[in-house]
Amino acid sequence: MNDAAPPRATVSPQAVREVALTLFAERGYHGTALSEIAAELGIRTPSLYNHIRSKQELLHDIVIETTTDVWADYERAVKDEPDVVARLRSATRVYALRHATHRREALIVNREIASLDDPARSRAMQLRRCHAEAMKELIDEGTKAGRFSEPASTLAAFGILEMCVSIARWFRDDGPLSAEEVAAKYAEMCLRVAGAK
Amino acid sequence: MNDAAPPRATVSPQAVREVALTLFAERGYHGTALSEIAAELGIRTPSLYNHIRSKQELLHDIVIETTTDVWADYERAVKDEPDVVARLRSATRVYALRHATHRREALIVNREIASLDDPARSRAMQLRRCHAEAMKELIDEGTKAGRFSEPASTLAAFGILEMCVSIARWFRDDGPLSAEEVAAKYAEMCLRVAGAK
DNA sequence: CCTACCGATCGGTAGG
DNA sequence: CCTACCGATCGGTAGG
Repeated sequence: MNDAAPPRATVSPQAVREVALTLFAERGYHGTALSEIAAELGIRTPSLYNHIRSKQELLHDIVIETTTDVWADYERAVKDEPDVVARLRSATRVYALRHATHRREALIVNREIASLDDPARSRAMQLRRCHAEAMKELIDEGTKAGRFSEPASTLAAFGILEMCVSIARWFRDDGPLSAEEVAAKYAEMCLRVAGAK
Repeated sequence: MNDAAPPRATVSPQAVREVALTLFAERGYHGTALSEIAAELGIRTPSLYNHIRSKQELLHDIVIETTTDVWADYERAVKDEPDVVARLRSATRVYALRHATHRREALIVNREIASLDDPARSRAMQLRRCHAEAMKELIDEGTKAGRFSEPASTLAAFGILEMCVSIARWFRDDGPLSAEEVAAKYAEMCLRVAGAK
C-alpha cells in the first residue's frame, strides 16, 4: 500500500472516488474503512466529509452510474443494426469492453449490490434484469430467424453476461491483448454460446 | 429473516456453519456479524464459541473445503476419459453441477477469497489457478487434435469457468430445470466456447 | 448455554 | 484541512 501520500494533500471528490473504487474492488465495501481511504489520500478521516456525504453515497454513485452506463451502452450498440447476429455481437462487445476498461466498477457492481441501500439497490437490480432480458430476447429472435440455435435463451444470456464479467478478473492494461481485442474475442465466443452458425 | 428460532436451541458446529453459509453468501463476510449468526440460531453471540474458534475459521473451512472439492471433482471427471472432447465436457459438467448444488459455497469462494487470511488465501488461489490452467490445457489439446478451434485458450478457459459460476446466481431447486439438466446444458454451451465442431 | 465485560474500530459530527 | 469526540457495534474472553 502506498503510504507515501503527500502530508498535506489537496483532495477532490473525484480523488476520493478514485481511491474508493480501488479499495472497494479489492476488499469489498464492508471490508474497506473510511480511515483507509483517508490514509491513501494523506488526510484524516473527518476531512473526507468535505468531499462526500457518506460512505454509502460513494457506493451509490459507483453502482448507479455503472449500471446506467451499461444499459446506455446496450441501447447504443443495438440501435441502427438491422442484422440480429450483428446486434448480439455488438451488444456483447460493448459489455465485454466495459469490463476491460472499467474493471473496478464492474467488480463492485457484481459484488456489492447487496450492500447498497434501497431504493438504489432495487433500481440497479432492475437495470441488470432489463439488460439480461434484452440479451435473452436477442437470442430468441436470432433462433427464430434460424441464425442462432439456443432455445435455452435465458441460460445462455446469463452465461454470456457472466463470461464477460470474467474479463474484469484478469484483464491487465499491459497484457498481450488490448481491451478492444479481448472484447472482439469474447463477442465471437459468446455468439457461439448462442449457437451462431 | 426467521426470528422464530427456539429460545433455548441446542446448536452444533454444522448448524453454525449452515447459517454462516447463508449469511456470508447473502451479505458477504465483512457484512455479516457474528451476532446475526447467533440470533438466527436463537443463542447469544458468546455461545457461538462453543462451536467455532473464530469467525475467520468459518470462512477458512468453507473456502478450503470447496476449492479442494472442486479440484477433486475435476480430477475424477477427466480420469479414465480417453476422448478430449468428453474430458472437457465432463470437467465442465461437474463444475457447473457444483454451482447448482452448492450455490452458497460457490458464491462465497468467488467473492470472499480476499477476506481470507494467508496462508489459506494463497492456497485457495493456487487451487483455482491450477483448475483454470488444467481447463486451458484441455482446450489446447483439443485444438491441436482438431477437435476444438480456440487458440485463445486462456481467455476461453476463464470464460467457461465464469459462465458456470453464473449458475450459482440464479439457480433454484424448484425451477423448471434440475441441477443435472442445467449442468448438461452449460457443458454443451461451454464446448461451443472452445470451438467444438 | 448464559451475563458481564474487554479493547478496538466503525461511520460520522462539532467546532474551529 | 485539523483535533477532539460521539454512540454503536465489532470479534472475542472471563467466569460460571
